[in-house]
Amino acid sequence: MTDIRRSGCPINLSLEVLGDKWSLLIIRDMMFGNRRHFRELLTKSEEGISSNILADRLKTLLDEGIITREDDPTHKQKGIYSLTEQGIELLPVLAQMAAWGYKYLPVSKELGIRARLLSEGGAKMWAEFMDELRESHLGVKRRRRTGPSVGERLQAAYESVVKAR
Amino acid sequence: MTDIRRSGCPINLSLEVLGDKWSLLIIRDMMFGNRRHFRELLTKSEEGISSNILADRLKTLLDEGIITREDDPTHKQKGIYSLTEQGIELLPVLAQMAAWGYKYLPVSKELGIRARLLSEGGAKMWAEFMDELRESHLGVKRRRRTGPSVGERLQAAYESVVKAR
DNA sequence: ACAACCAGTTGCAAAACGCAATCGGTTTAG
DNA sequence: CTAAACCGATTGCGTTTTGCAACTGGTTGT
Repeated sequence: MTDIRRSGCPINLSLEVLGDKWSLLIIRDMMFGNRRHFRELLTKSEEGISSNILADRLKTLLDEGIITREDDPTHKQKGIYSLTEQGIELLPVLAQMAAWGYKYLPVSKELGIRARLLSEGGAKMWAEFMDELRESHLGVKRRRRTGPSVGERLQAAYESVVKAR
Repeated sequence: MTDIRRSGCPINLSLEVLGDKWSLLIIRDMMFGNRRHFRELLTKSEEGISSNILADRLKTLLDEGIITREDDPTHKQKGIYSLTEQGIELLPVLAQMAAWGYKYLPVSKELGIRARLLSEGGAKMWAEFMDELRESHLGVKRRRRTGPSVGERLQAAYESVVKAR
């Protein structure tokens, strides 16, 4: 990974960390697909990342404080990757990117449904989803909610389209 | 540039177009720095892009319909690059990325001021700025406004910090 | 007519990427 | 107890992308 500092512009600095074809996809899978292990990220992603690239990006994301890694108590070799608050706050970036892609690029129906829901839900839904991520990744308790969570609603929408094929 | 289609996910498709270290910086300079010529983009950017990369990225952005190019009537060799509606609608992506970078990365004071203003201004300010871009890039007339434009306010804030050095 | 300027292009070396095979260790099934 | 499957990576290697510098053919200003 590059380690230069081309400029102190916030957009440039963000791109120096996340400006490649894989980093944000890994974060996407951790957020929306609940992938927490190396093997899950490796095999269950749509795009098929290779293991050396995945290892390299996870290392960078760790160094940058976007994710953390802890040992899985149920399996001596497994690590559990979690998003930090800094990582969770990338949700608005991903959401805007998803909304833009949904509007202008040839998105497949099944994979676009979540982007549409998230886009229509707006900042309020994003905040709620980020709270859910704080619970599942940071262990922050949140008060009981009635009805399905944002994560469940996104997942249900996705499955309803996939099954309809 | 790659031309493969790894998946139909909107985030992935967006990254296949914009997922590199330069494309969004070029769009940033067109949006916030009002750079409209090749030479301006080449020499007046903080980061120092090289001319072959710039030419390549401009070509891709043209192909993708994010920018357009027309001849400059005042100079037979100059081309004027403009953002399309699709390009203008990348503003929320850049704004979120700037906000995240401002919060978590070692942003310089002078270059961070615009990110702060834009972040604090929220979606309403973004919409207003996008309207200004529609006027300057698409020629869309908009009704008169009193007071300075968003673009002017961002520029003024930037200069006040730069001059204070 | 000459220097400066314009939008790129070319050649080449360095870095990043993508793929497949492999590693040492751990867990599970028989 | 043993063998197979699984685990998170690592290695080697060929391809692609990037970065740098020089350069091109043409235009503009003096």
